[in-house]
Amino acid sequence: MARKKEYNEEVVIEKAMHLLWKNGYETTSMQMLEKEMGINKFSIYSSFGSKTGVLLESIKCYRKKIKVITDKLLKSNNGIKGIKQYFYDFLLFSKDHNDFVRGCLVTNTANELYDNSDSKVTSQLSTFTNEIRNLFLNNLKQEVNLTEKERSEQADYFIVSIFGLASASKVFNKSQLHIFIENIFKEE
Amino acid sequence: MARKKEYNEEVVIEKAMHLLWKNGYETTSMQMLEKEMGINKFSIYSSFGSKTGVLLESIKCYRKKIKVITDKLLKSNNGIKGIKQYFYDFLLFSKDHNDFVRGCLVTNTANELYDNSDSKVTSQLSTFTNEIRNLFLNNLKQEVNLTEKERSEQADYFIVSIFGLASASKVFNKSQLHIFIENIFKEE
DNA sequence: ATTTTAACTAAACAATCGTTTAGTTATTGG
DNA sequence: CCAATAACTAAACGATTGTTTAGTTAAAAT
Repeated sequence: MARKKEYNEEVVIEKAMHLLWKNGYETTSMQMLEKEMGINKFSIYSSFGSKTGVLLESIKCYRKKIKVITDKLLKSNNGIKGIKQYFYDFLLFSKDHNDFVRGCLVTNTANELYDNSDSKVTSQLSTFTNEIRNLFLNNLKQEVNLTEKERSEQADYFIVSIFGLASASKVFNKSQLHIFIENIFKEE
Repeated sequence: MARKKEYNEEVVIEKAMHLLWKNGYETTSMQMLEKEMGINKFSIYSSFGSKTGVLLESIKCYRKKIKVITDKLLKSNNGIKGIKQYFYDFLLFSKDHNDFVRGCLVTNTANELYDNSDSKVTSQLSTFTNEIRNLFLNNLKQEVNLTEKERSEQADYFIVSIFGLASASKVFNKSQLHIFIENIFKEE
């Protein structure tokens, strides 16, 4: 018995996600979000509650989007080789249509966080990190010659490495990043 | 023929540096800097010109402070082993007196930068990064069995790794970070 | 002792931040 | 057709951002 929304929440949050990904949370203002999402502040607040709400939904959207490469990892059954491929897949995924390297929205957000941060955000971040680590662990189970402890340690090694790669991707060049990956997966 | 400054610029910039290191540039306001530095906004502006000026001087101060471990690396002549030691030294250096992990001021700042950033800051950052890479290269020259190309690639590998470690140090625990370092330096 | 000059205090600056609200428009159910 | 309700526009909110400025205080030079 009332007016219909003129926008689709999933559509506008994807636009917000792209802006936050490229631009960072702190340096993105509500004014910029308004413009990018194509809707009024009123609509943003009625749909998402707050700027943090926009971030939280954007992270959810990001996780849906990155499923393209996490699902590929999940479905792979070639152990460490699949994990290495994920590192390269991530680098491609991190670039926008103009080849601008945006890193990882989750990692970027984590890097922006200091003491004062919102707990819903931090828990979203650690959930995501844990999910990726579990994917690594899953693939490491395909390496039959490894002990449980070795698999756990390798998973930690890889999760710290991919976090580092995501951060470094915004600073170093392609060649340096590829050298990094090749050395991470250099086998003894 | 005029009044004397009641503060020492090196002293107050060190205080600013500690706050920016712990708290990040964007999330630290002039009000907070006033309080931490113990001087008025007027004094901050007359001494450092702008908030960015405070950051630039803080980075210089940071580089002086980190010389404790970079000099150790410079004086070492045990090749890759010395570089590995630098990674561990950095982790200790990154913690404050309450064991709070602050990462690296330079890396933190780099992670905060997006398109719009000040060029003086970015050039400070890349200069520092280059300096560390050169230190790595220097130690790699002590590995006589490596070719020039291999040394250069290893230097890239290590500089991306230490950048990644600095970012990751604020998110992951001690055990995970040590596993990372051990694997980075695992020899074939 | 007086003048000069710079460092100080404290208030104000315009701009922008995230958020809210008053008023209007459009849609739907009765 | 009308009443009800939610989505819209647009302006304003108070707070805080980085920066500046007027007025006072103190120290050195003549």
